Parts: sequence; structure tokens; C-alpha cells
Amino acid sequence: MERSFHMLLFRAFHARRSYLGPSLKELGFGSGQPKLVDYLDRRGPCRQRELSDYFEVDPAAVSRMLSSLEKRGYVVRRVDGARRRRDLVEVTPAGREAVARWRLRSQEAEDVMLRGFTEEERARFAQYLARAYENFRAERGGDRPCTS
Amino acid sequence: MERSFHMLLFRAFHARRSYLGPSLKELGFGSGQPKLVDYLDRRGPCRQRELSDYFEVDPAAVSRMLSSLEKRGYVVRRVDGARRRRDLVEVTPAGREAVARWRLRSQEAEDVMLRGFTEEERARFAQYLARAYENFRAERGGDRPCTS
DNA sequence: GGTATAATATTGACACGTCAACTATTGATA
DNA sequence: TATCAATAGTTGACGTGTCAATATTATACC
Repeated sequence: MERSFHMLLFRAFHARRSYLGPSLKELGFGSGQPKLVDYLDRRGPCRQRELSDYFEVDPAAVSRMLSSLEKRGYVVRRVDGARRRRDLVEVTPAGREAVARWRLRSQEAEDVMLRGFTEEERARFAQYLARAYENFRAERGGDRPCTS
Repeated sequence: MERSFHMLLFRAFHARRSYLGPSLKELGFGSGQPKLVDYLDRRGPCRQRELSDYFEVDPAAVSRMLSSLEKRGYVVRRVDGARRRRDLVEVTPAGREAVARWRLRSQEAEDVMLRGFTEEERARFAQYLARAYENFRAERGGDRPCTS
């Protein structure tokens, strides 16, 4: 019954989310928000489009999450002073602090998840997940093997 | 940047969902509904609580998905005639037919995902996912190793 | 039997994801 | 320059998940 890969993925994914629920609440994050702040913190100011592309999430979702984060003071939408008018998104000091604490919790969750895995198993696990993703990606983007 | 297991899981999970989007639409399923109908089809009539327990999903979500499925005629909420009053959920013939077609698409998605994986790799992959889930589960439920 | 407690299901409010429609701005071209 | 097409962002509607509050129904106990 529970041997499909879909169920296995579903369970692992949601178990992590469950595990991190209290931390999300404590830090004032919605479930999809830490990844955005984390990215912005590492990458520096960028456009919303870059976020929705990187995470392969609908721009609408990004827009709303940023509004929420902005209200909490974790992020600001800024206007590029140089030339263009498109707005850039930037992390605030409060956002940096929150995401720093988030990383600890997130790492802790990963440690729990991989408890009992050897280094070799971790590497293989990561590789399998990446391959699974790439397989879907190839199917989606590449409808033209174009043998010529 | 993208080497965290969370991102790897997130991407694999959502890539599958993306891939199956058109099939969901075609069969009139919401994204979380096929698993319920699939379960009901295999298991036979059962209570909602069993569904929310099995999938570890909030009963509220199950209730609403069933309402939606009932509207589409894939499922009925029945009253146990024997003795108890609690309502049982049951798949309809239309639901059976839809889920049968769903299984083909779902299997196809799994084939895509695992393309290039040997049998041994598939087995290991499944095992890793199950272990990851169990690690979270142990952390959650078992706060009492109780060495005595 | 009658009452207290527990379990079940539903509903409301919110967050995240989808798609689709709309606005505004950028950029390219006539 | 003026127009037209492409891109970016927002908003609306909907489905799925969370938690919290509310009936309603079972069960247990006196």
C-alpha cells in the first residue's frame, strides 16, 4: 500500500514540515518563506522573477510571501536607484537574524532525518533525489531530442 | 546553494506534481484527492479518521477533499446501517474508474522519475526515503526511549 | 437511565501553491 | 517619436495544508 515512491516522498517531505512547524511559528515564518529569505541573504538584492525561477514556484506565490515578509520587517521591496525602475527585494537586518536562527533549526531537522545514514548513504541519497528531479526536468523542457 | 536535502526533496516532490498537473485536471481530481480515492478503493469503506491518520493529514483537509469528491460523484458518505451512526466513506463506480486511469498516469510519472535507475538503486532509494520518514516519526512519537 | 468525557466531523481563518486576468513598465521597431 | 510586444508584478479564484473552535455523536461511568 505504502510502497509507491510518491507516498515515500510525500511522507518524508511532510514529516520534515511537521517537525519544523513550531520553529516556523516561533520565528514568524510561513512555511515557504524561509527559503526566500535564505536565498536573498546569500544572493543579495534581486528581482522577484529570479526567486520564482529559482524555486520554480509561481510568481504570484512569491509576491504574496514577500508582502507577508515585508509586513514582518524581514524584507524590503526597493527601487533600483541606478537606472531601471523594477523593484529589487532585499533582506533586512531583522530578516538576516531570523534566517540565521532558522538555519540552525533546519540543520537540526536534516540531522534528524539523516540519523543513521553513513556519509556514503547521504551522498547516494542526495544523488538519487537530484536524478529524480532531473528526470522530470528533462521530460518537461526537452521535448526535442532532435536526433539530427 | 541547492545542496540541502530539503531543496532536493522539495524539487523532486513538486516536479512530480507539475508533471501530473494535466492528468489531475483531465480526471477532475484536486492534487490531494487521488490518494484518498486510491486508498478507499483498495481498503473499502472507512471512516474519515482512518484517512487522516493514514496520510497524516489534518481531518479538516480530508473533510473538504471528500466534499469536493462527493460533488464530483467519485465518493459517497454513507451511514453505517448495521448499528453505529458514524458515516463511512465509500468509492463510487465513477470514482473507481477515475482512479484506475489515475494509476496509469501515476505509474508513468514514477517511470519517468526513476528513469536510468537500476533495480538496486530503486530499492535503495525507497529504503532511504522510508528511513528518513521513520527518523522523523521516531523523534515525534517516541520521546520515551525509556531504557528501563 | 443520565451525565460527563472523548472522539468525529465540520467550519473559519490563514499560508502556500496553481492558473488566469490585469496593470504597468521595459524594450524594440516602424 | 509612437506604437507594439514582451516581461514583471499584482490580484482573484480555487485546492490543499495548518490550527482552533464548534457541533454532534459515542462511550463510560455513576
